Amino acid sequence: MSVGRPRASSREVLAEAACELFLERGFVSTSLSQIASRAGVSRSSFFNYFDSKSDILWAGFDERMRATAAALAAGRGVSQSLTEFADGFTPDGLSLAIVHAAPMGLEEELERERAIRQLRLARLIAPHLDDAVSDPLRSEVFAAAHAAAVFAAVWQWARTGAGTTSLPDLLARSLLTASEGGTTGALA
Amino acid sequence: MSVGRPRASSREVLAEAACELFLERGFVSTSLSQIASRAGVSRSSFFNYFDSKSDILWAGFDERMRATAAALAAGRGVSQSLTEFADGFTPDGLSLAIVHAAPMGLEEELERERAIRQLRLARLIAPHLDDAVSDPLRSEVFAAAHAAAVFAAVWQWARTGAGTTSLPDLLARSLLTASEGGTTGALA
DNA sequence: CAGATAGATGCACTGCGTCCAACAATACGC
DNA sequence: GCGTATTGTTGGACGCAGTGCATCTATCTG
Repeated sequence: MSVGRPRASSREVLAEAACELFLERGFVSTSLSQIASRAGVSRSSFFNYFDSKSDILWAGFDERMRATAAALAAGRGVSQSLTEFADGFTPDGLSLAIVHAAPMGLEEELERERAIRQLRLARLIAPHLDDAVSDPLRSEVFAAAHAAAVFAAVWQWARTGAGTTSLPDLLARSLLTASEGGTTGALA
Repeated sequence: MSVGRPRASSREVLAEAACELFLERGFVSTSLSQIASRAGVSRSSFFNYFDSKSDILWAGFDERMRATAAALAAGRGVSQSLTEFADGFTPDGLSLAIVHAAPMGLEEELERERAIRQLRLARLIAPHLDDAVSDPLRSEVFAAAHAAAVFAAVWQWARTGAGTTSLPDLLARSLLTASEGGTTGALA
């Protein structure tokens, strides 16, 4: 068995307490002390479970993204790695946050944290595109398109009810757009 | 003339003091008090010039982006508005920060703030793309590509020496990639 | 000179995130 | 059983960003 003192709580409990409070008082008006208190631990212990307040929502997502980074580094292709990203995706605190962003006062917060991760994903993708060496500018643009496709799919998937739609299908559709390009004339 | 007490300092003075300190001690280790102190004003007054620490670097950029938002809202086209964005771009604190990001300890900070603005720009662009209504997912991906093109161009422009290269040219090149698409097969 | 206006300053306050020293609960070897 | 290593918990202190406010100061205008 594991040695040492057992954990007094869990990420799930903390996250649930946090989401309740976000719905009641909004994200910004909810302090870490309140979250920890409702979950039955001290504020100090909160940081044994999450690195920051926003990590409550993104912990699961970040774990999947680390896996995707590993897949890319392992030499599996871009579309393959991104498809794997979507495959086991399960509705968690993040999808709940996306759906109830407004009543939770999460609009800004979600935007910020999404932006960071979307750019990070693009940076992960770029080196694994075909023309990465020949034209860095070009690969940067394409990588951004792919990353945006992933996030757009996740958002749509969350909003249309996490169980109804198939995330892999949505992602396949938006990835197609990303790799196919605007030959039909997307510019206004 | 303008009425009321005249300003004791200016954005330029504050920004210069801040950049000095960033080079000396790094971004995170520099406090607002230190910046204000070196510029000869109080910490409280700092907020009369900038809204936050990171705004020191982005104030000029943000102003241009507001202009771009207005151009888009006014019905000028996407490529037109983005070209205008690049046209009068002048090397300021941001380009200095991009070049000396590492010694300034700005890598993370720049990444974060860029990500936010890149996504914001994409959101501004998306509604003005041709297929915005017919296929929102598609326009979101394209908008992200265009926004990435802008930022990639600005970054490259800053790195290659702000005076040497022409930002409009760089932008034109990367925008071409964004609208042309990956018919040559960008996926690995 | 008497407002009116706009900025400067100091101060208190909240809240995040970090650090640390002391304490508590578990597993394991003996 | 008992000590010990390990792991987690807790409280407290700290620095700093950002906000709010009451007060003071410098300028312009009539």
